Amino acid sequence: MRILLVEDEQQLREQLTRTLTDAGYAVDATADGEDAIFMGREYPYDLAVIDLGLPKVDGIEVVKTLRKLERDFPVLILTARGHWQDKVNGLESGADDYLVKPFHIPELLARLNALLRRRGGAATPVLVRGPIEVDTLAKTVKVNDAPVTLTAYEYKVLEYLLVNPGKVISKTELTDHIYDQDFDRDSNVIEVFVGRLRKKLDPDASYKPIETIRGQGYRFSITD
Amino acid sequence: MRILLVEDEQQLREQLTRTLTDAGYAVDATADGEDAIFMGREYPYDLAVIDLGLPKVDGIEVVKTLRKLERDFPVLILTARGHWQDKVNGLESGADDYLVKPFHIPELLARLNALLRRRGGAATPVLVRGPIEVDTLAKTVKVNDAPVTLTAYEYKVLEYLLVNPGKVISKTELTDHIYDQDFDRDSNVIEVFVGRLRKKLDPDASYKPIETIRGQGYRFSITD
DNA sequence: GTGGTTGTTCAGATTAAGTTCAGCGTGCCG
DNA sequence: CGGCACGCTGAACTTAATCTGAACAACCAC
Repeated sequence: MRILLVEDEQQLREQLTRTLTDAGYAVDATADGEDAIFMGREYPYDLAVIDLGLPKVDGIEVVKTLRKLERDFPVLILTARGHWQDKVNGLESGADDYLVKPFHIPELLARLNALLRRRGGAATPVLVRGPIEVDTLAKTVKVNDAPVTLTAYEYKVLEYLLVNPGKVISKTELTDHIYDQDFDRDSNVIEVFVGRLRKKLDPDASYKPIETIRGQGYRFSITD
Repeated sequence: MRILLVEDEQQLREQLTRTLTDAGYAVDATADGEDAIFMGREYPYDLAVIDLGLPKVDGIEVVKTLRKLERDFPVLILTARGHWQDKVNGLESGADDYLVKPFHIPELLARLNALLRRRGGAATPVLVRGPIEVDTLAKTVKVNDAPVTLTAYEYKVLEYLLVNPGKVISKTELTDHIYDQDFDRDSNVIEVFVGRLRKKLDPDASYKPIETIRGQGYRFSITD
């Protein structure tokens, strides 16, 4: 899951970047509203966290512009204490949730999770697809109730496929959502991860959870 | 264990800070209700001690606000003798226990311990996890019934992991709960302590009580 | 002060994870 | 039936996280 973070206070920005990265997200951070619009237009984010109190371009403008561009990822806005008016404007201009500064980091994480879950159509943080069960909070995976250990990136690939079951996901889409900006095109990492995933999820190739659609990408099959 | 202390009388505040620090807690103290709300929102406390007779924002308000923010650490309120009405209001607004001023320090400590224990799901002050046994009152540790001497910080790390068995605890979470505010990020103290703990708890690496989950943190295994 | 203990930092070793690469297999098209 | 492009896979390689031993610093007790 890839997140756009727009926050002008350097310290908070860095702290949030660290926390979100720790939490397993790919993060692109910027202090500037114009950058934010550019990036939101250019890259396929799964979510954005936007501070309303930006210096040049107002945060509200950023949200509005993104919405006009039909970027429909969820947006969470941050407002300063006392500026509750902003929050109303923010929600009206297309944000999905807000948080008043100062806030408690775990609370932010909880809300992000809620937004991401809601979008994926899942009410619970646990995705179950056939014998495969993914706890998106604990980031653990079970197959036929037996726990399976995945590395960080193996997990990210699986989660993304699982959130879009039955849909064909191109390798490009996967890298876009799993890595942040600078990533070497023409690498076959994804192929390698998918290979390793298949081996771990389905050692004797009986169930074949991940199909290959030649020339297009991968698809997680929804045989329930 | 990290405690938020809110008390306006300077002398008492300082004395309590000292006592609680001595008792092995990380303490953040403030005299001011607004600060208290800010801090309670910002940092992950394990418990709060709040005097109801504060000058600006009333202690009750602090408790209420924290509860509204879903901060669910236990709260112990301090009330002046004669103001028993306060105590009732306090408990109603979400406090867990109260103490009438003046009080004896040991009694405060006893109640804090009781609250912390209750929350950790332990009825007794002794945590037993496999061959490891921790007396949270005496702050002593035994492995296979043989006493083991830990330093203060080694103990804190162990206790925190032990209160959350099976859960992955990031290094950040550990430092947050073990140190008070200003702590140097990018230090490897935690790694050092975990290393020393492992050596003391399991010298010949047979039992491996503390697993490391690369990129995420540590986990105390629950193999009973 | 002196000596010992505890907490912290540092640098190098170690290990796991991520990435690249090269060779092989397979489906697709003529 | 080739030839080609694409995808797969095992192994080698690179990078990054964690571990560890030792040195240093702060603190406390005597």
